Amino acid sequence: MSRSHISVTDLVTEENPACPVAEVLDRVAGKWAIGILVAAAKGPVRFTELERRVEGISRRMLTLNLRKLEREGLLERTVYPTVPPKVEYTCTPMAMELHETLMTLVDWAKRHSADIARAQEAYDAAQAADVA
Amino acid sequence: MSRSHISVTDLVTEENPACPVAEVLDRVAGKWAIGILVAAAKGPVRFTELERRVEGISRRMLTLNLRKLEREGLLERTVYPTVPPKVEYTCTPMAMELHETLMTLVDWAKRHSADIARAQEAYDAAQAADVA
DNA sequence: CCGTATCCCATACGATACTG
DNA sequence: CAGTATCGTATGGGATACGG
Repeated sequence: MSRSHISVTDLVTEENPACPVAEVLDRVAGKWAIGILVAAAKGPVRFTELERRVEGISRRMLTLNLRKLEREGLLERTVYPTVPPKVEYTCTPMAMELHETLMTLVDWAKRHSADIARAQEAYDAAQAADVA
Repeated sequence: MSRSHISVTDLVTEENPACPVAEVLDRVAGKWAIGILVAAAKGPVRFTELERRVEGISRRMLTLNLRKLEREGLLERTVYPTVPPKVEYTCTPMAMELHETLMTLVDWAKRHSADIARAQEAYDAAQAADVA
């Protein structure tokens, strides 16, 4: 995430060369961001509940990603000073704007996961044939 | 990309526990994939042209990502055995289905990049205040 | 023109253990 | 409950040089 390079969107923003849109996309494009955002879209969610919903994520990675998303203004973190502590995460309106797009992405992945698996097999088979 | 964990979509596919949708999303979610796909959506593109359009990408990373996307069945690679060699990359129909969603994502990033920058500043300022 | 090969660093990530 | 700390590995990615 160094500031020294721009990646995606100079394609789209040719009038503004230093536009940081690429960085923004890089964030959403992390391994866990989409899962967390989708899991938090239905309403306030507690830390442990997120840990359950985003399957496979470690406690550490969940924390790091939550902090990052909060810093970007995509999640709001609310601490209730009770014992035991209670912390809730909520999508901001900005993040909610993204929700439909994210779901479309997930839906596309679902529809094509079999195609992709077949494509990979075919590709690998072709490679193996070239070696021989 | 180990096969041992599932991440995103158990949220969505609770009837199919071993669904590899998460992996698929992980691919699209890489640092360069979106940029490459968008750049290739307008028609057949040559290697060098991609190198120019996806600003900041190294030759190595472009090659690796092109191979990955080809293997997944998102790009088709056509070699013309001329001298000098000519290679064209084209989005498959499956990838084209994704194009609108990708553009929506890019558009969202453009609309909110300033908001995000401000959110980050505010967050950092709050952190600094907590230390003091 | 379209790559590959090598080296090396930064960071993402997981596992485990500890705490207010 | 909701984290933090520390450690170790794996992968991503840049720089450079070379090749068909």
